[in-house]
Amino acid sequence: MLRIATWNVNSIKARLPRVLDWLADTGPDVVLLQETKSVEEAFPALEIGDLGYNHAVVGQKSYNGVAILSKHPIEVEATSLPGDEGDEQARYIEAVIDSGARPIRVASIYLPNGNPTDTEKFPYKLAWLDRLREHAQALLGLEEALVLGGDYNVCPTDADVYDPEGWRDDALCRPESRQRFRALVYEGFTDAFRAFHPEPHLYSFWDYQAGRWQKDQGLRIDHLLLSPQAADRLADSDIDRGPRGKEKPSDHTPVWCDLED
DNA sequence: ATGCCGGGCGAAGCCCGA
Repeated sequence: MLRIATWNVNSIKARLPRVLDWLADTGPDVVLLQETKSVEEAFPALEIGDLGYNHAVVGQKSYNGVAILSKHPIEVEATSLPGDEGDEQARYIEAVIDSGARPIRVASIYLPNGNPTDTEKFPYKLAWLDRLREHAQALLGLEEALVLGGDYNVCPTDADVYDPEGWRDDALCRPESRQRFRALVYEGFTDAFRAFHPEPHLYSFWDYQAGRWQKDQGLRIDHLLLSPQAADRLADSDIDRGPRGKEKPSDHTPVWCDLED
């Protein structure tokens, strides 16, 4: 079995004890990290290596940042999302994991938030979603096992947010965002978590403010999208709420899926 | 209506996130 997890850690430096504990306790084979907020030189490679993980990083000072951790060798295939040479934000890394007989392609994705929606941030998000769909379409053409995982900053339906009315005009819930996410999924992906959990109001993010975690008022915005070749191997998937309840947590918690070998 | 909380940066208070 191959376990692949995605986790927006909100700073790898601030979260390092939580991340190391979680890796040691749960031991996923591949981890897709977002919002590392660290340049590559400052990435805690030694501590993570001591737990048996290789790593590949796309870093940026202060903001964004994505990484892939893997117990198996990592062959980096892309360090930015194709389609906009001028986009210098560290939001995408793609690699092939050599996990024995059947390699798997993964990407760690940190999609732009898009708020406030009356600024250039919103069209940037929508364009990024369009670029992701274009690239994903090309990747599907490879007919490989592929997992596009990360913080999509898209809450796909009203069942994925505690207060749909209150969030109606937010960039995470706006119809323009949801339409593009649907178009991406409809290219042929499986939402791994939803394949096992049809029930509403299960979340991967809870705001630090206003006691959202204590009241379980969150959003499901972290997703693992599987190509048909990966979905054929899908054995299980869930949200691991454990890290969100610990000391000094990230505001996101890990989402994982298990693929048969 | 805005801030709530929390991280980065850098050494106070602003920017940013979702």
